[in-house]
Parts: sequence; structure tokens; C-alpha cells
Amino acid sequence: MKATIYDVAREAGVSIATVSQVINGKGKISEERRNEIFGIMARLDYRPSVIAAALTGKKTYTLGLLVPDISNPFFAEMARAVEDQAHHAGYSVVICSTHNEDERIERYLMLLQQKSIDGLIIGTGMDNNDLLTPLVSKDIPIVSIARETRSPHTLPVLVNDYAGGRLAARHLLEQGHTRIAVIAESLKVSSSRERIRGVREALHEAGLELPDAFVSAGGHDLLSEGKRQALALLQPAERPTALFCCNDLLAIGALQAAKELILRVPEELSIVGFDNTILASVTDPPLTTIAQPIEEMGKLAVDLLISELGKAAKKRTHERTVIEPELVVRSSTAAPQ
Amino acid sequence: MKATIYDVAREAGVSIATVSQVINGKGKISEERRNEIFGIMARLDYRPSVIAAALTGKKTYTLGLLVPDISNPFFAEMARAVEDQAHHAGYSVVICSTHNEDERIERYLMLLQQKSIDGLIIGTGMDNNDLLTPLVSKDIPIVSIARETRSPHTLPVLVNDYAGGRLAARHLLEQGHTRIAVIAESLKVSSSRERIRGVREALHEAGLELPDAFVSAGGHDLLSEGKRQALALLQPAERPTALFCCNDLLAIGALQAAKELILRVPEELSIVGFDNTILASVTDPPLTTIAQPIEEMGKLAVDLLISELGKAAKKRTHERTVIEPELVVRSSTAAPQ
DNA sequence: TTGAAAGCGCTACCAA
DNA sequence: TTGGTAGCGCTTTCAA
Repeated sequence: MKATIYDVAREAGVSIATVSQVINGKGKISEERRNEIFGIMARLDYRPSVIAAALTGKKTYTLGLLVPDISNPFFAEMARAVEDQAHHAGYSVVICSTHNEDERIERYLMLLQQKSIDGLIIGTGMDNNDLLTPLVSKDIPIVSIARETRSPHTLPVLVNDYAGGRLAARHLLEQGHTRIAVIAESLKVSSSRERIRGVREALHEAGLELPDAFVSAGGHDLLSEGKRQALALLQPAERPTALFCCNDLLAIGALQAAKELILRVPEELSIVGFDNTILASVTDPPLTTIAQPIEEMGKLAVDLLISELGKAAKKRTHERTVIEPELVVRSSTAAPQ
Repeated sequence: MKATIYDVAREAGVSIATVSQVINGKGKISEERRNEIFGIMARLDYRPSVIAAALTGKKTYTLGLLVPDISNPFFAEMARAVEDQAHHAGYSVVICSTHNEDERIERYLMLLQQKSIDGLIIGTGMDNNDLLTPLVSKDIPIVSIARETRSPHTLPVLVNDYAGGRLAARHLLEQGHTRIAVIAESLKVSSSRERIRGVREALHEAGLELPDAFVSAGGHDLLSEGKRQALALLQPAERPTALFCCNDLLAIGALQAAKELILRVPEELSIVGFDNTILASVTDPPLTTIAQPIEEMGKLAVDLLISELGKAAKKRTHERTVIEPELVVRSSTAAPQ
């Protein structure tokens, strides 16, 4: 059977209270005793039960991570960064794929609460901020990564999406494009809206408009959705000469659409993605995209969360952490013919 | 404050034992009482604490998943399948990226034990099976997915790697290749060894050999490793005309190597991958690869694990679940010039 | 059909 | 410096 604190105490001829203090480095225990007890713990291969500790109100050293879909490389890379950093700090991470469905989000949130996570990282879009109130009222700190929620209690760590949109549009404008369309995953997500705003703004500065007909959004399966939307956008005679896709997966869908329509990329159609996931570097042609420093963001989010963990709810920060995106030019963009 | 079982009991004018029975559908409680209590639970927004339940020896409804690297699309897709299926069954999943390092594996295993997971899914290579003994002695069921451990206590769910290797080699042989080299991620992983054995066997049947110089392995960063190894293999005058890479990431590295050497794929060099991740379909050229039905495997693994959860340790299955792989022909293979 | 009470393993407070 | 002990919220006999 597994050794408990009682076994250690008995073996050491002390009370469990003493052992507990040794474990937690509290109280004043003599060097001697301390070392003796450590020795016994090692000999008995004793491992404190996180569960029992959690029951008495201590931390569980578990974080929750909500992402729409872990099989999307962007979120996989995010999960990796988060998990890595958390691991370094002694935390483990429960990863939840929400598929952007409120119902799943709710179930997961319940689950995570029941399991008493110490903190939550949200990488998924959320309509309904009420879902967070139970967490908030329990003083569980929440950071959102790569998107914002409307709740004042979540600390965002994000890339400057607006700037990203501008960057993409400017790149396209500089190459001489004037008919630029946008494909977004979902207008529910703050980051998509911001990126579109950036595009619109950049166009505006160039004296151009972003017609509503050139903004497309929606869908779950990003790849096929990107393709479907691109197909639709490219139908009209007055088709756009460039597509800005709000993520790489959508961009790849667009790439497939172009292939299907026998439009050469970048000669006949330019495509810009967003995220700079591994996908962007391997496609045919390689994708010009806006890079989100996802690894850095993941690390930052975890550090931030853990530092908030220590504080009383009152003293929590409310700062937004914003990182600037970068344009990565590959081969999917060129001057229009 | 959060409602506890005591609040519910008080409100209902019964004892906590009764409430507990209602929650767990045990004992004989009158319809009336039962409904009344359910009502009160709902009204109080009562959520049983998984932690407290776990302390008394009940399940935690948490599974552990060990993968080498969640940012590798293959494992991301695996994680997604596992997580999805687990979620359907009411379980959550703690995902751990081991980087194939024994030390990390050990830490994670400790962590998972402390948190009392109900079951473990191993998707990572493991040298040291001793790390599993603590789990085994606690009767925690373990299934390995897409690879085997040497421990008799883990139930494997895998693709027929040997057949996969053969499939790849046969495809190449049929196209007229005779100088076929193999790039593997690590010989520590059973699946790699099996795939190579399959290749060797197929070659053997065709009266050919797989020289040791044509087998390359090792490394962590799969992409750059694939490139490095391909570069090395393609150096000699007697260079191979085809490369079988033990996963898609390696294959993409090889693709990059070919580009660097200005070798056209597939005209001058054929490349076959393994896994059929999303990557394979978007590369330039799209990758011929061996498909692992990863979604199916993930589901199977979870179902298997959960069904084992119910059984006493003695009655556990020892069956291997093997699925046949499929060849997916795209554009990275052709007859040698 | 229901309830009392003994844990589960640990923490934290108060005494000694 | 150390130990006693009352919980933490829930499950599970055993009695009533």
C-alpha cells in the first residue's frame, strides 16, 4: 500500500503535524528531525496526496486550458508552450477542446471547478461571459490568450490583432492590390474582429473600402470552411485579387480553392494567412502570413497566471499584455497581374 | 460560498448520508425524497466535490495522456481524439508532453499519480518500464497508443506498423526503386523498429537488402532532424532514389533537404511519409504517406481504458488491438529516372 | 428507508 | 520545537 503521512510519522516517532510542517517547510523544526524525516520519506517512497491537500484548501497545482480545437496546429503549439512552462513551475495542465460550443465550454468549466483547478487559461472564443462568474467568485484567476473575453476579470495576453490586420493589408496594398477580401473563422472571436478592423483601417487610409461582400466568416472545420468561403468569394466577375485569411488553416483552404479554380497563387491570387504555424512553411506555395509569437504568449500567460495565483483577488492586475505581430513574407503573395 | 452536501442535507431536512445515496443512486430512497433532494441540489447549484470523493477512494474521472510532443500534428490529432472520446464518457484528460525524456516521463508519472488519475494512455516511447510499476501496483490500467511498451501490463492499441513499412516499401518497389533508405525518429520507439522491419522484409522478398548505411535515426526536433538526416543520406554518389520517413514531419524535413539539394520530388527523389496528418495533404508536393487511423485509435484506446477501469486488476484483458494502415498515394512518389 | 459515525490524508491552529 | 486535534466534503458500513 502507499505510504501516508501517518506511516512517516510513526516511523519517525513524531506526530503527523510535524511531518506536515517538514513537508511544507513551515514551523520551526530542528535540522536533525527535518533531515531524519526527509530520509524516512525517501525510504518509504512517500508522496503527499495532492488530493487530500486540496481538500483542506491548498492548491492543486493544476491549470485548465480551454482551446477550440487542439488539432489545429496553432492551438497545439499554444498548448505545448503553456504545458511546458507550467511544467517548469510544477503545474500540470488539463487541456479541453471546446469546439467553440458554449455547451461544451460550460461542461468543461464545471468539470474544472469540481477538480479545483488553481487557474484557468482561455484560448477559446466565448460569447457567454456568465459562464465565468462561478470561477471569478471563487477567486480563480483567469487569463485569456490570443483573444479577449468581455469579462473584466480575465487578463488578456494577446498579439496586437489590429496591427496584424493592418500589416497584412499594407503588404497587399504595397504590392498593388486594391480588391482585398477577408475570410474569418468567426466574428464571435475578438481577435478576428480586430484583424478585420485593421484591414479596413489600412484600406481606408489608402482611400479604399472593404465592402461587406468581401468579408466572409463562419464555420467549424476551418480547412473546408476556408475553401468554401474562398470559392464563394472568388465567384463573381469582380473577384478579389487578394485574400486575407484570419488564420493559416483558412488560408490553406483558400489555397485549395484556388487550385480547384485553377487560379495560380500568387500570380493570379495572393493569399495571406495568420499565425505562422508550421503549416505556413510547408504549403505549396509557402504562405505569407502574420506571425503570432505563440510560444512567448504561452509562457507569458502561464507566468502571469501563476503570479496572480499568489495574490489576493483584490490585488490582481488588470493590465493587458500585448505583443506586436510580424509579417512573414513567403511565396503566396505577389503583385496582381 | 459554494454549497456542500451538508447544505443540501440541512435544506432537505435529511442526513448527508441520504443525500450521498441520492447522488450516487445507491440505497433505497423514496421517489419523493429523491426528487425533493434533486430539486434542492439544483436550487443550491450544488456540485459534488470530485476531490473529496477522490479522497474516499472514488474515481477522479481523470485520465492521463503521455505524448512526446503535442505540437506534432500527429499527437495533436491523437490528443483531440482521446480528449473528445473521454469527454463523452465524462472524463477529462491531463495531457503531458514528455519530449521523450525519461526524466520528464518520470516527473509526469509522479504528478499523475499524486493526482490520482483513473487510467493512463501512453503515446510516448519509453525505455524504462520500471517507471510504470507504481501505477501497475495501484491497479491503474494503462493502454499504449500507436506504440508498445515492454510492460505486460499495458494494453496496446496500434496500427500494424510492420505492414505499414511493407506497404511503403512495396509501393516504392513497384515504381521501380531499388535504392531505398529509411529515416526514423528514434529506434527507442517500437513502432519505428517495426516499420523498418517491414521495409527490410519487403525488400528482402524482392531480393534486395536494406544496408545499414541506409537506415538513419535519432533526434528531437523532427523537422530539422529529417532534413539533416536526408541531407546526409543523399550525399553519397550512390544515393538512394527513395526515402521512407517514419513520420510526416521527418518526411517534410526530407522534402526541405531535397529542395536545398535541388533535387526534384518526385522526379529525382521519391519520399514516403507515415501518419497521414494534415501536413501530408498540404505540402509541396503533397506527400504520399501511410495513414494511421488516429481518430479511431484514440477512441478505441479510451473505450478500452474505460472498460478496464471497471474490472478488477485480475480480470483485465491482455489483448492487442491492431488496426491495418493504408497507403495514401499523393505526389511525392514516382518511378526513378 | 434513513441516519450516525468512522474514516480518507492532510493542514492549521492552539497548547504544551 | 513539537504534538493534539478539529475540520475539509464525501462515502460507506452498521443500526435504527
